[in-house]
Amino acid sequence: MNALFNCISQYHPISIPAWEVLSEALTQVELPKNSFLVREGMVCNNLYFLERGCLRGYYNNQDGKEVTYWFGFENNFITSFYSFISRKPGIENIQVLEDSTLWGISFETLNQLFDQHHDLERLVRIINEQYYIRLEERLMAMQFKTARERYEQLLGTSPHILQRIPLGQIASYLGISQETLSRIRSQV
Amino acid sequence: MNALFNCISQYHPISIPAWEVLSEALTQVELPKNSFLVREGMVCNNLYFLERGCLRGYYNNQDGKEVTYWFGFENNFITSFYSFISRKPGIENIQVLEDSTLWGISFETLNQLFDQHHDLERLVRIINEQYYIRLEERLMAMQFKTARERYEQLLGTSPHILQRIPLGQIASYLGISQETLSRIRSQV
DNA sequence: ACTTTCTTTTGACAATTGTCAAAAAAGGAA
DNA sequence: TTCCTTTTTTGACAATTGTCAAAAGAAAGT
Repeated sequence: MNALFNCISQYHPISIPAWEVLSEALTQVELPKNSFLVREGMVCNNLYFLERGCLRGYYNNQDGKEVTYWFGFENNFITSFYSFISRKPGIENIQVLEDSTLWGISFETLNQLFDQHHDLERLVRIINEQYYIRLEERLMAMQFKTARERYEQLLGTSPHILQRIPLGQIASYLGISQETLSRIRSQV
Repeated sequence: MNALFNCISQYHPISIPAWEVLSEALTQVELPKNSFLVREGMVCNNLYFLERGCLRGYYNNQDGKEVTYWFGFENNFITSFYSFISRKPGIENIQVLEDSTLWGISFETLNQLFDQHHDLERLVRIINEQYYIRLEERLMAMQFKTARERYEQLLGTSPHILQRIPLGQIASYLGISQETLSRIRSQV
């Protein structure tokens, strides 16, 4: 739980009482490789903090292909965002790529904590904003950069991804075919 | 200001006192077509609500080309998000595409209001979340749909954009060249 | 070591999209 | 209207990326 505390503190330090109620509300979840945290069609009721391991979010498109649109690593917050926020079933699957340790809190509990501790709601607002900025950067790359540029950007910002994730999933994440990524990689 | 009140209420109804301090804190801004709300290199200190008119956010890429990455219409919240949140200069320009009426609030004032009215911070958290979901949808379209599919999706969700915005800017927004968009359009 | 399975690479070819240049069309100003 | 400017369309061609199929390589299990 230290990792979470440290992570939170980088976004917005919270009061000790707020941290106490939060840490009491968290449930530890251990999941083995290849299991699923979230399945399409269900409402995702929990927000998670990933302490150890790695995950990916993907969905199945019309052609029956898996489309990976994010990876989660240590110290990332994880949820099926659309479903968690809208309280509706989502199309997203969250798969465990390495044995993982997470800390979870339910939507209801989190919102109760927001009522009690303004602090916590501020923390979440700030975290949301930072994640929004990251998403914006990804969108800009997707909109105006070539496959090669997107790959090189990934190399620069998140080289660890390339060590830990199969090529096909990275290609999908970059919005290109596995073959194209393989060719780009051989030409660098 | 009614438009803002109605818009807010759809996200999260706030208390009357909260609305009162908020509406007192807002400054009306009128801008003519082709003027700029934000210029690259500056820190964007304000969050705006667009009551009337339309705007676009764009930046100049390495090749010196304008890259449009969003449009704002009536009842949208507008800011140079990265700059507003991080308090750093951004690369974004926000240009007025039609004579516009906006209501603005500064970063400092907004944060003071957050301290006084938990309600307002919740409202902003919720709005942020909804905007996050929209961005996620755009990213998914950009990642896995063809130019034609993205255009047709835009036709379905925001046909008004096509009436009000020059083709070149729409093409840039969709991440394709103007010529390609023109050809797609002639084939539908 | 030997299968078996999964992942990555390679080749051949097709489809999509971009670029450059010019023409056509539309919109504004005098 | 006429002129001028901006926007949109079209053509020809090139570059990028995708698809399908097969081979090569790596990892996991027995």
